[in-house]
Amino acid sequence: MLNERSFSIAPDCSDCPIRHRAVCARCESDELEKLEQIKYYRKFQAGQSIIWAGDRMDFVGSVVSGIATLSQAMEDGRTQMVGLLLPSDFVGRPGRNTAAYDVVATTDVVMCCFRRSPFEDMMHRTPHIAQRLLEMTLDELDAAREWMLVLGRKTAREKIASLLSIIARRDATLNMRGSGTGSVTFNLPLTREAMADYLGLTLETVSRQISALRKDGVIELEGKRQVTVPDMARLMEEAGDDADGGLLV
Amino acid sequence: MLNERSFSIAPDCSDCPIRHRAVCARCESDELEKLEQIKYYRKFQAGQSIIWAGDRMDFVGSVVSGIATLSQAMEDGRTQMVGLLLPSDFVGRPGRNTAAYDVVATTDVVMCCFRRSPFEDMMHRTPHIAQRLLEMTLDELDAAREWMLVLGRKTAREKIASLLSIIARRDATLNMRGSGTGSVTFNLPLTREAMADYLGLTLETVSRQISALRKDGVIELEGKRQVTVPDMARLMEEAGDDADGGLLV
DNA sequence: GCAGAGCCTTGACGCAGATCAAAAAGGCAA
DNA sequence: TTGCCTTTTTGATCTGCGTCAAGGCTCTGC
Repeated sequence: MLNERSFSIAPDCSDCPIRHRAVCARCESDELEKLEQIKYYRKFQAGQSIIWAGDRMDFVGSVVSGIATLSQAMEDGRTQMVGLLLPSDFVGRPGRNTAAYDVVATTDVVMCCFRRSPFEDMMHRTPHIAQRLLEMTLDELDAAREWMLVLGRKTAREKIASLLSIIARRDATLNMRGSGTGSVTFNLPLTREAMADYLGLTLETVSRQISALRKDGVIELEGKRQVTVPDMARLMEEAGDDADGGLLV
Repeated sequence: MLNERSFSIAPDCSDCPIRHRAVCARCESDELEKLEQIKYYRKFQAGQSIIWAGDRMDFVGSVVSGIATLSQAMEDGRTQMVGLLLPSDFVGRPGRNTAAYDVVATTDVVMCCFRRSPFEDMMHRTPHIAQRLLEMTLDELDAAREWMLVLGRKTAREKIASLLSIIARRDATLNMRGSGTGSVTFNLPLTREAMADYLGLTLETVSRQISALRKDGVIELEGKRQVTVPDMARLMEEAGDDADGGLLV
C-alpha cells in the first residue's frame, strides 16, 4: 500500500512528501543533513495506539502519511478529540517528558521521529526549526480556538457541516486542487464515533445529521465514507460561517 | 487605583511585575534595554474594547495588570470566549497583520506594547524572545485543548466547577499562596454573561448552577463576586477532574 | 429620598440532542 | 454460500439546558 511505498522509497529528506510543510520546512540543506542523522521512521497500523496520555514520551516527530487523532478522556469514559493530525503535523512537545493526550492512528500511519533530547539540542542551535515550530503552534492554536466556537455555540447540524468543510478544505490544500466554491469529493477518514468525539455529540446524532444533510442535498454519499459536496458555499452557510472563509485552519 | 500606580511607578522593566513571566522573561539585561527603547504603555478602562476582530493590528504586547477576554462572534450574535488574558499573557500574533479575535478589557487594563515590525525584527535577532513565545504558545494550546474537553463533554454543573477551579488556581499561582486542597477565596472577575460566553451556556444556566453549588456547600458567596471554596478537592471532583490536578493551565 | 440602569435570580415551559433499543448494511473468513 | 462481527441507521422516549418572562438587588445620579 501507499504508506509502505513512501516508507521504503523515500527515507531521503529531499524526496520527503512533507519536506516543505513540516518542522523542517525552513531548514537549509546542511541543517537537513544533521536532522537526517538523528531521524528514524515508525509505522503504525490503523486502529493502533501511538501514545497513551501520561506515558513517558522520549520522542517527537511528524506525521508523514496517514491520519491520527489527538484526544482526551475523562475517568468515566467520556472522550473529546482535541486535534486531527494530518501529514506534516507535529507530535509531542519539546521540553515535556510525558504525553498530555492519547494519540491513535486512524489509518495506517508513518511517522518521522527524533529522540527528544537530540532534537531539543538541535532546536536550540537551529533557529529555523524553532521558528517553524512556533509558526505551526500558532496555527494550531488558531485552529483550536476556532474549534472552541464550534463546540460551544454551534448546533449539531452546524457542527457536522463545520467538520465536513474543514476536511474538504484540508484535503483540497493537501492535494493542491482549487478550493473554490465548486464541487468537491473526498474520503471521510473518520468513523461516526470518531466524528462524534470530535464534535461533542453522540454517534447517533452524527448519523442522523449526516442523513439530514444528504436528504437536503447539501452532500452526496457514495458508500459510507465517500462524500461529495456539490456546492461548497452552501455547505459553509450550513456551518454558520460566512461563505468567504471564516475558518483559518 | 492599583493600575494607575503600576503604570506611573514602574515604567522600568526591572521593576515590572510581569518581568519573569511575560515574553521578555528570558531576556538578558542588554536585550531588555533594547526592548525598553521600543515599548510603550497603553491603558484601557473596564468594558472598553482593545481590539476588534478583523482590524489592522500594528502592535503586539503583554497584559501588565487587569483582565481581558479574547472572543469570537458569529454573524447572528452567538459569542464564544476563547481565552482569558491575565497579567503576563501576550496579545497579537507576530507575522499577522489583522486581529483574529475581539479583545475586551474586563477590568481596567494596562498593556506593555511594541509596534509590530520593530518587535518582529527584534524577535528574529533575539532567540530568547522567540523561545519564550514558543513556550507560552504551547501552554496556551494546552489550555485551549483542555477547554475543548470542557465545552464538548462536560455538563453545565461541571463546566461551572471547572471555570471556578481554573480561576482559583490561577489566582493562587499569581499570588503565590499555597494551591493545595484547603480553603481558597478569590474575586470572580467575570459577569454571569461573560462566564456563559466562556462556557458555552446561557447566563440563566450559569446563575442556576452557581446557586446550586452554593446550596450544596461546594462554594460560598460574599456578594456576587467574592467566592470562597472551602474544599478545593471537592470542587475538582465536581469539575469531573481527578483531585490530583488534571488540568495543565 | 426616588428613579433608572445594570446585573442577577428564579420560575414555567419547550425542544435539541441524549439515551435506550433494535434492525440493517457491509466486510471478511471459512 | 453461511455466519459472525463491526459499523451505521432509524425509531421511541427522556431530560438538561435554552427560551421567555417577571421580579429583586445594588449602585449612581438627582
